Amino acid sequence: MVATIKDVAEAAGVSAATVSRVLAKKKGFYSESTAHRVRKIATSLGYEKNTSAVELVTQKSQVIGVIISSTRTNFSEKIIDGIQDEAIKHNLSVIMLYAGQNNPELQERALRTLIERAVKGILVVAIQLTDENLALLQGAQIPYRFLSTAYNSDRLPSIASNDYQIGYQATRYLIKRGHRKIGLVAMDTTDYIGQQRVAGYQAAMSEVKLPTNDEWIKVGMYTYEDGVRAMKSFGQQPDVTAIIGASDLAAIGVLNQAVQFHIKVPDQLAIISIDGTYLAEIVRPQLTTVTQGFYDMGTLGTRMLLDQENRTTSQFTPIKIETRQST
Amino acid sequence: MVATIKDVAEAAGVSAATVSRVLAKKKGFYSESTAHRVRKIATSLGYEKNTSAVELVTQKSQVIGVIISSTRTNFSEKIIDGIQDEAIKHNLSVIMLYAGQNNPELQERALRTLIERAVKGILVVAIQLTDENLALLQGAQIPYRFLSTAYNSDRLPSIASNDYQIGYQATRYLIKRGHRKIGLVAMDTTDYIGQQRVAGYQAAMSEVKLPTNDEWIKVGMYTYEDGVRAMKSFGQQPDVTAIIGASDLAAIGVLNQAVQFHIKVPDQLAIISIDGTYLAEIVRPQLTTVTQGFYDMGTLGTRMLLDQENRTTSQFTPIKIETRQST
DNA sequence: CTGAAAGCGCTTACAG
DNA sequence: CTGAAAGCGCTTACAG
Repeated sequence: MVATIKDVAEAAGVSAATVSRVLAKKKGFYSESTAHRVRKIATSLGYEKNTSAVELVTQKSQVIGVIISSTRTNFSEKIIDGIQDEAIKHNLSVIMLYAGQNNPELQERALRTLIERAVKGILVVAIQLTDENLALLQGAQIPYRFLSTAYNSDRLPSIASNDYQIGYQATRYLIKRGHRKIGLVAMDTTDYIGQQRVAGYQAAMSEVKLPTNDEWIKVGMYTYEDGVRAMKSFGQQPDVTAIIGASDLAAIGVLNQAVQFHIKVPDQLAIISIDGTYLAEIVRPQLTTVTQGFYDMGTLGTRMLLDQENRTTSQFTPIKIETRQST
Repeated sequence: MVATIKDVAEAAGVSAATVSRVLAKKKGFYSESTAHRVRKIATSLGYEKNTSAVELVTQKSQVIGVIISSTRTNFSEKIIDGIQDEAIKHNLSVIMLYAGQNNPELQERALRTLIERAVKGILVVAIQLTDENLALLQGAQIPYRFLSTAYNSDRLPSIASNDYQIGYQATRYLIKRGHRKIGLVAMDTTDYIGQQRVAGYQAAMSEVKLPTNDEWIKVGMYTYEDGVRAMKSFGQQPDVTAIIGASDLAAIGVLNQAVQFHIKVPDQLAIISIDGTYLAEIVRPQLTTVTQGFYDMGTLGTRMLLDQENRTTSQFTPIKIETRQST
């Protein structure tokens, strides 16, 4: 049997209340000599607090829950780093649950696990919840926030990049470098993120009166394979002279297939990718990227979760373009 | 206020005991009509079970804890996928905690969080615990297992690759292809894994009477930068004709620096890397790898955690060499 | 500075 | 098929 507060109390010749106070470091409730004795005995008995009991009686927990997907792209890492660093500052534990990709059962399971534990807050990272699961989350009396998943609604608090700007800036960048026929690859246009990026792209093109062509937009799910497939579909003599990849991995897929076609990057084809993870730096040529502030999404999201005030306001983290060798 | 079992009981005109039984699906304790009514009311009240209370009274939890490090390499993903898939089969939740790299405080914090929650089992992924923290883990009455971290002790249950064999097989592979001067890069020889791989390397060399040279072994921490640094130190005219990278990232560092030096891979320099993650396939040339069974470590580790029997026996997951373009 | 007592929300023998 | 009651391990007003 594991030692309880009662065992410690008995061994120390004090009440359970006193043990509880000493171990919780409530000040002014006991003499230092009592405290010392209690601590020593607790250690020797191998006492470990029972968090279930504490949470039950205090009606709150020092835990924030993070729901992530098994990464089809690789940026979640940075977001998680940010969450972890910020959580530690506030003395919170982080528990992470996987929810797969578009898997309503897994989403619900992860949500319920967190709700049943009455965590302090829930961060949903790069996942689009189904309507039922969204309702479940909203119905729980728990603060929540979406990271890197902008819904088309101002009522859902999120921290993400401005995807319209991502599409716009990437396109502007290429236009300024002389490109007039620009492809857009592996974006999922069924979700808000993809739609916004396409809108930004089109705005940048039409702003300077450049025509666009549906053939230049190859949809996908942000994956490496989508990038390869898109480039194959552009063919050995692509109509476009520059391509925007929806993720670093997608852009690498484009790059590799282009090389396969003996197309020179960046001379014959420029590539810019969206995300700016370390992958962009380890491939050759290194990829020019629209870099997102993933780490900041993590820290900011965590901070706002704890902030009773502006709980509903959404926020964008800044993006920046990093020029490397692919443009 | 969140609805409790009592609220549901009252609204349904039954006792809390009955509500509890219905919601926990205990069979044979109630009529279907009662059950139906209870369920409907529970839903309409937005009742959610309080896991703290359940765990407190049942003295057990349906959760396994996973301690991981902020990845300096990228293989943990696959291990986690395996853990998740297996856990779901057993209807368990997984909570993951980050413990940084060689950070005793974070290790302890993660361990305590899990121990205080009395989780069903603890998996420690690719982390070398300090002696104190190891004692803490062993002192708790909780099954545990190390994944991808072999300690030099048969008393610690682990699931990992046979690192001696990794070193040996990688070296044999290169020797068979005619290489006689073989480098070993970015291995951390202060830990057991690195030591075993070096031992395997040396065994393979001396088995065929090949001399070795301390200059051929460049230690490191498995990182991309270690790979770059090692290759720089080999120089533009490396003494070796083949290099074994301690991780995919390290090997990519070697590769990129070699290309920088205008060294042709694989013609002038062969590279084989250890891990075999997707990174090996997205760089050009693609890397030949000693591929580890990370996913299986996850599933097997989870299964063994739950298995009351052979809890102390350690196990190796198979490795295989995948030939690609870098050799 | 210290303790007795109530109570957090649930489960489960026990008695019917 | 159903309920009253005890109890899981802790915290915290309340009383001294």
